[in-house]
Amino acid sequence: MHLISMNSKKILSQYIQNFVDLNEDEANQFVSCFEEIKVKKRQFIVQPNFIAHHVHFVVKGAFRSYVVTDEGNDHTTSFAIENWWITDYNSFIYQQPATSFVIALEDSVILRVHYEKQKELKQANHKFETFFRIIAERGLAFFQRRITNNITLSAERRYDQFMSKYSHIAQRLPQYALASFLGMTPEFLSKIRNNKVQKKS
Amino acid sequence: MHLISMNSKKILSQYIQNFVDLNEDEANQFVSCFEEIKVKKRQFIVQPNFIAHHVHFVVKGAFRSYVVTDEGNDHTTSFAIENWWITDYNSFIYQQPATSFVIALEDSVILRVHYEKQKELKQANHKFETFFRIIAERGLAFFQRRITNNITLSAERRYDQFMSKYSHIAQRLPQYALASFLGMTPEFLSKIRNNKVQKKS
DNA sequence: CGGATCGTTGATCAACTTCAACGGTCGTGG
DNA sequence: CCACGACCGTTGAAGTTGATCAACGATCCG
Repeated sequence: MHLISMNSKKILSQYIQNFVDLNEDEANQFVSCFEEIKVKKRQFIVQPNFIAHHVHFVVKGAFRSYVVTDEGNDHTTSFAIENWWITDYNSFIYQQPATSFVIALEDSVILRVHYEKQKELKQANHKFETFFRIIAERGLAFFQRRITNNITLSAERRYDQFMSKYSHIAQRLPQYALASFLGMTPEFLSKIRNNKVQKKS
Repeated sequence: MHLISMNSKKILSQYIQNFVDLNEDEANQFVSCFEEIKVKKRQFIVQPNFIAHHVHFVVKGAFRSYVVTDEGNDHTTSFAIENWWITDYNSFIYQQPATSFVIALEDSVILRVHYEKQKELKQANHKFETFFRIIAERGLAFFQRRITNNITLSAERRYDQFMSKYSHIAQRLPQYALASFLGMTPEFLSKIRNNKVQKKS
């Protein structure tokens, strides 16, 4: 079976070795539980009312996770680019229907692991369990920072903060996606940017 | 050594058994790594610029975690009551200086585990690792929901949502704490509540 | 070439904040 | 045990921030 290209295999192996120390057999076992999927721009990998059966590791490309309210407004909850994980965690962890979309912003390549496979991995080897624990903890810390920023800062300062940390990501995003991540309308984001240009000159 | 009262021991044991199946020795080993602390109302258990060395499990009482901006506004990031965990995760996980306060809202009793002790526990037994992984994952899902709510809902609907899920917590909170959790001023929260009373009659 | 999608701009409007003043309550020291 | 001050919630008026709506131009892709 060749579910995974050599390149993807290498990338995921290297990634996990940042967190736990695996021998070759272990690394192979870990990677073999993943499937490689090519995803076209605008294609969904998670949709509301369907259970998120997988966690997705981005080998190449970019994704956006968002929810749509009753009024039809969409709101970005997170992004993922190379070496990030993405899914609807609430759906995946509890295996309940998702409430959010996850959509590809570019043609992408992902490695995904099924809920049951991940469960097996966690049970099979203490190190794998450790790895997923670390990923979850880091996600937790990341979201706590995100909440803090969102509550404490004005729209303009949220934008500044994002650009100072993630301008490399911002370059790859359509502006409406960034706006909805930062919790403002595309129009207002446009005005903020315009203001900055004016101030500089 | 009697670091922990029988009551606290029983509560923590029962709690962890919800997630993993421990025999008596394991449960004892787990619990023995915790210290019981009595905390007075208004006392801090985490402070900015100090590293959060512990994760705290609330046996009895209530806590609030918040940050203070340069302008002096304070913003609540989370609460914890009985059977919840609280700390500055960003500080604890990376063992870096904290940016938030965690303060007791009532006279409370907590069980805390030191970073190094927790690390030992995780290494000692696969089940303990699993337990902490589950806690982290649930925290992650919780924060993702919280972000979604905060971005998508108006102030009044955030209040409604909170009350429908956590009115038992709201009863134990000062109103300014709830307001800053929901991302609005105490004055505005007061007006929302007043509006509702008027509508009912 | 033509339509859909995306970002921009300006005018108007709503949501929420800020500021200031007041009354109630709680805890602390005398 | 009372009195005082600090803290908390409330109310109203005025001010800001950011949303909404509508129209236009640019670009991308088929």
